[in-house]
Amino acid sequence: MEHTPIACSHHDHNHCISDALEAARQLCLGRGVRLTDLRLQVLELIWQNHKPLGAYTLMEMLAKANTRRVAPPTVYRALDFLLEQGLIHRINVLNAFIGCPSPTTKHQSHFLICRACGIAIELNQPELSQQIIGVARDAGFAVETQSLEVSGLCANCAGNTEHSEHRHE
Amino acid sequence: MEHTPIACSHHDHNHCISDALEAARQLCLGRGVRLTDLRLQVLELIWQNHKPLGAYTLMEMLAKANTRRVAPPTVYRALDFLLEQGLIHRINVLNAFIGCPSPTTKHQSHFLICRACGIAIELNQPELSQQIIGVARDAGFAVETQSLEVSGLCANCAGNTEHSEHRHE
DNA sequence: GGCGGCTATGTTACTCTATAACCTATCATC
DNA sequence: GATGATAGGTTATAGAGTAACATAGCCGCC
Repeated sequence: MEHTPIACSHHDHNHCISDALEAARQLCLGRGVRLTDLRLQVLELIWQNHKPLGAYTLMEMLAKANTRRVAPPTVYRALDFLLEQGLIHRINVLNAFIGCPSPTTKHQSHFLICRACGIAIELNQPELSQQIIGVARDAGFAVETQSLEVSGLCANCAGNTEHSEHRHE
Repeated sequence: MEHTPIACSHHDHNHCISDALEAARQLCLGRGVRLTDLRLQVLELIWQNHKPLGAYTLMEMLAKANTRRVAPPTVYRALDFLLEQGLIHRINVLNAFIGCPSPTTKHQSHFLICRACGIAIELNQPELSQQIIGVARDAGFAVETQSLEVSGLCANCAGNTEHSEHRHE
């Protein structure tokens, strides 16, 4: 267990999940939107995994967790809600979703994605956002959303380069 | 016409297509890889459009162009080849493909994508690439590929803001 | 309290995107 | 012209996402 990815290392995961869920509850309360059972459960599953999760994987997990068996539209609606509220991000390159650790502050979607262990590390780099906006403005382009998805090897997996490389030739 | 997006402004489109195709031929020749009829035709269709093009749209265009009717795997294999050679880029947020104007120089995939007219403008900002690599390194992350997809309004469409906004509200 | 409207979820069916697996044709070289 | 390698054809299916319509729960209000 010593090769746990950064974002997952040295933290009480249960605590981090319950924090995220509590923050979500407060945020929805404050905004007057309804964090229903289903939406909360989807958010919880996403946080439990701590890795980008596809909509269909999520469906299976829901089916296992309860006896509740949900169809695609149900999951996608929950995901849409969570996206709108900024509680999760979508990773386009993976067609997957991951929890946002700071849903209250408006920010862009910038991720480091490890091809070996699958973890997605969210960056918090306002200067980078600004630089991108600046580059766009030079081209006369008005930015609305940014999606930066950097693929490679995380610190842990890069540490085991030989093995990783062999596993993923 | 002064608000024409960079990538499309003031250029002889036929010339720009034939240039791209000729460059592709040379590049493949130099690398000893085969730019077959099919691959060339796919690349040509992509360049003719000058906007990100989905694989299935491409299939229809192929069916119309010739009597040749191809199945999905055929198109995807051609696209995979073109991607490997750096002749096209994939726009994840659109599930679509677009020609690369500078396939010979290794570079990352950075795009401005207009939600109104659908154009995708490729950025050429090595400093931005470097900054991203730096940020990643600070997190112990070894970058392999970058995908930056910025959505918003291009100069042209932003110029018609009132109309665009109404159309897309 | 029951009516009416609103929001959330359930259900069915379908579209779009992508790949697996296997088979055939073409090319390249000896 | 046999042989191996690469490219393309074919069938079927997996994976991702949405349209359209039905139902259920919630809220306010007269």
